[in-house]
Amino acid sequence: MPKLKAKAAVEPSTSTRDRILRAAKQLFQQRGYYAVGTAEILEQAQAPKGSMYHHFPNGKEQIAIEAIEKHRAELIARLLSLEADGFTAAETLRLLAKEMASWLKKSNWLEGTMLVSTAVGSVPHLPKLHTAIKASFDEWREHIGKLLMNEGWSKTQANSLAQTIIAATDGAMIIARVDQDERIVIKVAEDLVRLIERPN
Amino acid sequence: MPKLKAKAAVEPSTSTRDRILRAAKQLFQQRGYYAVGTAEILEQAQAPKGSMYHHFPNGKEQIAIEAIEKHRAELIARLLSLEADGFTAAETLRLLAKEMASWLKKSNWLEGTMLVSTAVGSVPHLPKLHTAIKASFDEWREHIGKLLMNEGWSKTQANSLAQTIIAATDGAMIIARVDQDERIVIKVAEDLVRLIERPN
Amino acid sequence: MPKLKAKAAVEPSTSTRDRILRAAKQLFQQRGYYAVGTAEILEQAQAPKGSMYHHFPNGKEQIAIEAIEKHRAELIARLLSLEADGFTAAETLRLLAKEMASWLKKSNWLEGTMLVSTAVGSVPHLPKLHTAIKASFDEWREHIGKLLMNEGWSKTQANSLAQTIIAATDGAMIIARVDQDERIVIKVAEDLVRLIERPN
Amino acid sequence: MPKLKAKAAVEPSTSTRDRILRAAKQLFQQRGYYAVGTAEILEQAQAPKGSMYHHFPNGKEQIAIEAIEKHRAELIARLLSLEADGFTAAETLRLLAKEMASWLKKSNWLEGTMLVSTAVGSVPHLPKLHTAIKASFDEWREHIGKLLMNEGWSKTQANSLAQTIIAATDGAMIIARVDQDERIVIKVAEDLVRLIERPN
DNA sequence: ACCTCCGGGACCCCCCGTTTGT
DNA sequence: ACAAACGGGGGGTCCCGGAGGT
Repeated sequence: MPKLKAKAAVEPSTSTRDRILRAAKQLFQQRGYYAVGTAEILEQAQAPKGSMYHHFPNGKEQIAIEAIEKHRAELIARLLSLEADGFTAAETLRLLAKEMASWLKKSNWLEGTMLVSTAVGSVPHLPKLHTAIKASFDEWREHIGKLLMNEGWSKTQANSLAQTIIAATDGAMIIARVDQDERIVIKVAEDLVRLIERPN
Repeated sequence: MPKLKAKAAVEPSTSTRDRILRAAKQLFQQRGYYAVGTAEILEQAQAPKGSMYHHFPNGKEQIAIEAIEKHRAELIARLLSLEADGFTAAETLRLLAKEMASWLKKSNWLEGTMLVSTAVGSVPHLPKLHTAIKASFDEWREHIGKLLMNEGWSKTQANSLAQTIIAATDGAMIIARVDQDERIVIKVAEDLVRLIERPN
Repeated sequence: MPKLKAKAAVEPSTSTRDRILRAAKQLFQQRGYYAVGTAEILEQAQAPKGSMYHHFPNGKEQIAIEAIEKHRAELIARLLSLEADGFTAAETLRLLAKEMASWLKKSNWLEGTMLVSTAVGSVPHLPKLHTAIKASFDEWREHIGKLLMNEGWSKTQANSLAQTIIAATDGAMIIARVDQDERIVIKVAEDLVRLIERPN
Repeated sequence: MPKLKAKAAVEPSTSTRDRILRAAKQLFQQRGYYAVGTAEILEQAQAPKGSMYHHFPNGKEQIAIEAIEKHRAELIARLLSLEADGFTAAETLRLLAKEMASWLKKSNWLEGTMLVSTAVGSVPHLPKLHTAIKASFDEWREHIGKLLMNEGWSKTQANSLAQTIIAATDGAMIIARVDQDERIVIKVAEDLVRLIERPN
């Protein structure tokens, strides 16, 4: 199996714990839970082997769980920031799609989506990791749903649309990566915008 | 790591080669490429260890590629059969969503979607497997696109909508599995049906 | 490997150093030197990880050595107390065998004998620990030998008999534990009593 | 921890499986179950790691179990051979003691007794290994008991004496190793011979 | 053509006993 | 008195091949 070794380790100017988490987040996002080994995480984090179980006594699964939590926090922070700036749901969707598309391309199609990558292969076999993934999806959906309710959709409609948006976005990211065509993400987002243009 | 061993091996009344492929398809679909080992495939296939490299000289990756090809053939056959029965795109979408939802639940949330499961972790690191996955996604999209063109959508619109449908459906399958709620697949399909109700 | 975790930690009302020693003594006695880790000792002692090297700069081996010294002191104190009470060699042997047998059973066959447990695997590779074990065996033998000399045996005979008594007792403890039958210890003691019934 | 690496690997003129077993028997006998690693066994056996789990799918514990079984078979064969040659119990005891003593010394006090070494630390935590050890002790005792019954002892007496002989012999081996004095084994055997001189 | 036996190492995640800094 | 960090194995499993039989 070719390794596509990441030459550039994460920047060392942070705590060991944080470097491990950042390296893990990137690698899990790129290749999923099982395709990434702890040795690779530690190498990328420039962290010695033994200090991993100091910071993460429950091992690889705990690292994945905390990496997901970190991802969730960053995602929500981004959404809140856009909300504070007054972006509508459609504008938010368009902007995020554009960002994700360009980031996907820039990474040379190495990057994936954290939740999907970790969910495949670990759900439902690793219950604690499963729970963390579910919690992230849930909070994401709730936030998008709230946005839609603010724009006049009923709670039921908003939730369903939020679900669809998230599902389609994640799916689009997967396919864009497979096709190595970032425009897919943007086109899917356009179709989704049509779905939420006006409350019916 | 808990093993969730599949008790029922695939039925032995077929050729060794076929049993291996069937076992591989099921396991890869459930847990992805890296989380499944060759030993497990062979055990489930009731196949002797050494005979794997007789049938699949290129090893695990070749098995995955042929399993994907098998999956693609089955999917297209199903779509063609529905088309022959005169189903519209919306009807096809509704029916498949219902089937997938019930099948997801019946498997106790063990099953996933073949292409997504194998894509995560193997794209783009395993080029031949990547190519097979891409080909499957492409043919799927082409078929749905054709269906939509037949109902009056322009080629551009049809392709974009087909892409969105596939993306959203795959995403919905992932989230439904994570949430262990099969209705998600159906609700997403309903939203998608609204998108393709009438050519604009 | 099953862990057989000891639920009841040693009582915390003593100094950290002492708690570590008591926990170590129990664990080494149960499972030997190599099967017990420092982490387990510290957990059982409710002692923080880092403070171990404060009290025992030479690490695990030093802990074992001091635990053996503690064991030796307790054994000799017990023998002296019985001697002060006027017990004959035979009576001492019978009493100790009965005590050890019942204690073995009460521990659910977890307990072993300190010297044997630590000797296996550490002799002769760890010279300092080896020396401590040897000193304990020697003092034990000397005490029993003195008892026999007081009852009329020659020095040579007394030493040989003491050696045999200790050997047979330790061996009996091992086998009783393997067979989970505490009567073995008592039956062996009875045979030994026949050996020392009267000086010939 | 000093390693006392055995330079001379076991002779390579046998099957891999057998070489692993022979190396394991020697190492477990010398240092016990937990102090010996699989890597060390394989190095001594000149066997690659992967072939170990071909022959011993249950790993280290299975190797230990089979090594014990091998030891048991050799011991019984030796006893049967002596019996066939018409040795009495006392003669057998004396001869074996002398052999064990000289072998202990010749090994530079590295060798121990297989059953005791493996029992410490593994009993009762590893039930399958425990069972194998128990079976070996049992068969040994039965054989010695039968010998004594043939010489006129009652079944009860013979069993108890056999138990004592085995216990004292094993104990003597431990102490002789600790004291690095092979005469202990012989002196203990002499005391035991006094016990079985004539049926009472 | 099809399969079995037996490796062959690299690598898996985990935990070891220890040292450093505070 | 102790938290943090440290590397080096711990046992076990990975995917893959070669030799030989039928």
